[in-house]
Formats: sequence, C-alpha cells, structure tokens
Amino acid sequence: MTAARRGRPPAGAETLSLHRVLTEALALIDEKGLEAVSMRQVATRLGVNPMSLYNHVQDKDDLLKGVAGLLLAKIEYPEEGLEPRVSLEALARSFRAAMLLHPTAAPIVLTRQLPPEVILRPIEAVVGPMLAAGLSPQRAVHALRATLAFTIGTLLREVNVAPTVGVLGEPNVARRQGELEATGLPATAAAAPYLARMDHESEFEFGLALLLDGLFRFRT
Amino acid sequence: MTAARRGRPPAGAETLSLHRVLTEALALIDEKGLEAVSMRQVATRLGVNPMSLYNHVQDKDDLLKGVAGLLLAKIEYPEEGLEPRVSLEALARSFRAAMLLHPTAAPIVLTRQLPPEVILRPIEAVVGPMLAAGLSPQRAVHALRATLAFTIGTLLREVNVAPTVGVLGEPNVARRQGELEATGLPATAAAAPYLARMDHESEFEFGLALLLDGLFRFRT
DNA sequence: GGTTAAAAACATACGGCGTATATATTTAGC
DNA sequence: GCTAAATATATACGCCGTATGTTTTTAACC
Repeated sequence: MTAARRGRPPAGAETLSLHRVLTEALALIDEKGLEAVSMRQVATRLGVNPMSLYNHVQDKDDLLKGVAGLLLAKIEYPEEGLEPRVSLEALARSFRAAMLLHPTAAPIVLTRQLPPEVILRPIEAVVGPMLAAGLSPQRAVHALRATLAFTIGTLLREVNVAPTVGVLGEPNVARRQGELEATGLPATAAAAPYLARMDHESEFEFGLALLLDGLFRFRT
Repeated sequence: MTAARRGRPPAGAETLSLHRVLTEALALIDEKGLEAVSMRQVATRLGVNPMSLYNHVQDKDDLLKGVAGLLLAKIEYPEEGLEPRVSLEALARSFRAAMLLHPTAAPIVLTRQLPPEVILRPIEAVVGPMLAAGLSPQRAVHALRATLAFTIGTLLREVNVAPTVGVLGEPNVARRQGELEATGLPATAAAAPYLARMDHESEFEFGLALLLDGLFRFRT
C-alpha cells in the first residue's frame, strides 16, 4: 500500500466528480444493499480517501439525494399529445419501471423529501394531462397526490419495505397459506390463497385502474 | 457515579422488562426523533447498561419491531355489524389516527416488514367487511392492498418521509407558490396554489373515497 | 513570470454506534 | 444445598459520519 498523493491532482489526471461519486454509490447499493452504503465504502471503491467525497457532496444525506436524482432521471416520458388517460398510465408505469431498475435503491427516492428541482418535471408531466382532461387544478392536485401515494405505497411493498403478509415463490406461498388458514380468523382464512400470494404487477394495475377510473368518471 | 450492581437484581427490585424497554424507546422517539434511537440512548434513559437490553430484545431491529407493535395496538376497531363501507372508512381513519399519535415513530410501522402476528388483526378487520360486502376473496385482497398502499403512501407524506412539493404554514406556502409559478412549467404554474399547499386530512379523505367508491360500484 | 487564492486531494482524530464475549450475582427448582 | 437459568454489568472491536488541518496543483491576475 503506497501512500496516496496528497494534494490537488495534476491537470491531466483522472479526477473525482459528483457524477462518479453518485454512480459508484448506486453501484454499491445495487451490489450490497442500502445499508452497506457508507462514505468510507464509496470512497474505497473509488480508490480515494473518504474525506475527498466531501469536495463534491455536502454530507451523506446530500449524496443520497444525488442518487435519488439519478434514479428519477431514468423515468421515460410519454410523447406529447396522447390521450390524457394514456399519458397518465404510461407515466405511472414508467415511474414504477424506473424504480424497479434499482429496487434496493428505490427507498431513497420513495422515503425522502427531495428538492423541487428534481421532482418538478415528473409533476408537470402528471398535472399537464390531468388539466388537459378537464380536471380543475384543485382536483388535479388531489388526483396527483392520491395516485402518487398509491404508487409509492405499492412500490415500497414491492421492494420489501412495507408491511404485508404476502410472499413470493411457490414453497413460501404454500406455507404462508397454511399459516393463514390456521389462524382461525374467518375472513383471513377464506382469503388465504390470495393473501399468501403476491403479484405486484397485477396489484399495481388494479389500483391504478381503480383510481383513474374514478378520476375520469366525472371530470370536475 | 457509583459502580452499578453487577448481577441479577434481588427479588423485590424493579427489573427491566420488554414492555419497559419498548415504551422507553417510543418515548425517546417522540422526544428526539427516530434517528436519535440507539441501544445506548434507550439504556441510558432506563438507567441501565446497554447490554442489558439484549436480555429482552434480540437486536435493534427486533426492538423497533416491538415499537411497531405498540403503535399498531393503538388502532381502535369499529363495532361489528356496521355497513361494510362504514367499517372500512372507520378502520382506515383509525389506522391513520393511530399512526399520527406518534408521527415520528410511524415510519417504523410503515416502512418495515412486520411479523404476521402483529398485522393479522388489522387484516382480518379489513377483509371481513369486504367479503361481507360481496367482494370475491381475490378482489378483496386486491382492494386491501390498494387501499393500504394508498394509506401508507399518504401517511409517509404526512410525516415528511415522501417526496412532495407541498408545504405547511402560510409564509412557506406563499413562497413555494411563487417558486412554482416562476418555473415556467405551464401546468405546474396553473396548479401552483394547490401544489404549494398541503392539506393532509382532505387529501386522505379524497383518495379513500375514490378507492372505496370504485370498489363498491361493482361488487364482483 | 511571479504571486496568490481557490480547488482538490489526503491525514488524523473524535465521539458515537451495534453488539460479541466474558463475568458477576441472584433466583428458582430439584 | 446444589445447580442451571435469569439478569445484570464490564470490556472491547470494528464500524460509522465528519470536523479540522495540511499538502499540492491549478488558474487568475498583475
């Protein structure tokens, strides 16, 4: 282990950058999980002293906000001029897909207050079609918040950061179903085959359709 | 600072218990916030060595699960025999109210997988009325998951653990509204007065009614 | 071209954290 | 009475975030 250079690196040298820090942090999360993220681990992977990160990031929370921005940047926006309902469905699905590209990192976006500049574009992309569909601004905001709450809640469950009795994988499902039937709770037992099994995709589509159907039934 | 007793305490002495550990942890969260919770802090408040907690709790995560149980135990269940829709509304409101009794602790419940024994009762209380209303078990489970996802998402926003542009308090609202109008994004600017302001209560009721209306429109 | 302020890296160190391990004391059951 | 279990403390390890200070190079200015 040779001692590392100690001053500002010479002109041509590869240098640290905010982008390198953020992408390395995201890679670390993908590989080792959210809880493995530490300033020291990120620095080690970059071959750099931990304190060097602070030249590009205010603190650890700031770093995580940056990673959140990386994730949100992966949302793909539908083309202009589609039917409002089609645009909204596409957006919701694209948001979900973007989060599921990095499931273990998703809670960074979903459970954090983010600076306006990083969420304004998605908001505009949702409110636009809602107004175009004839919803009042007030109702459009209510609708945005209801669908976003549902989507966040669904995604958190999907990445195992929410309470649920459902499980994935056949052997687990069968075992859980048996446990539920053995509780003696009548409704729980009756619904056990469905409570035990989880199908994120269809649950997301079910709730999304439910909300959008309701919103577009009367466009006040 | 006299040296603390070192062995098992004598018979009559006040002794530690799981319940004391959990309630002290909850009190600490209420006073100092979630991030202030550490085994050492809880132990200090109990006048006890940190390692003593491990006689009652497997590890820190287990302690937090226990606190989650404390919170869920504060749900008040509606009486039997009400109209299904009335029961479901009461339950959703009661769940929300229970979480808002300890807003800073709520994320422990909302962003964690919990053991079945602690969530079975609420589940039964939701699925029961849904089946009573004529929903199929499959649809009842979908309905449970959709409303729960929405409720969790709404509550996380309410306790500042979710992305949003809305703010509370008049001066903040006015400032944020100005910022939104200055973005140049047309829909965002048009909806700025509503985007800037947050009204958790009415947003919760709006989404809840939207979901339940849809669910009860056709009872398949 | 020399001077100087800013930039970008490293070095050290502090106080906190969760908890593994070992030990002491008392109790409860046989 | 003996012994195992229960309940407490003591010590220590390896992490963590980051405050503070130092070194080296660059870039801007005269």
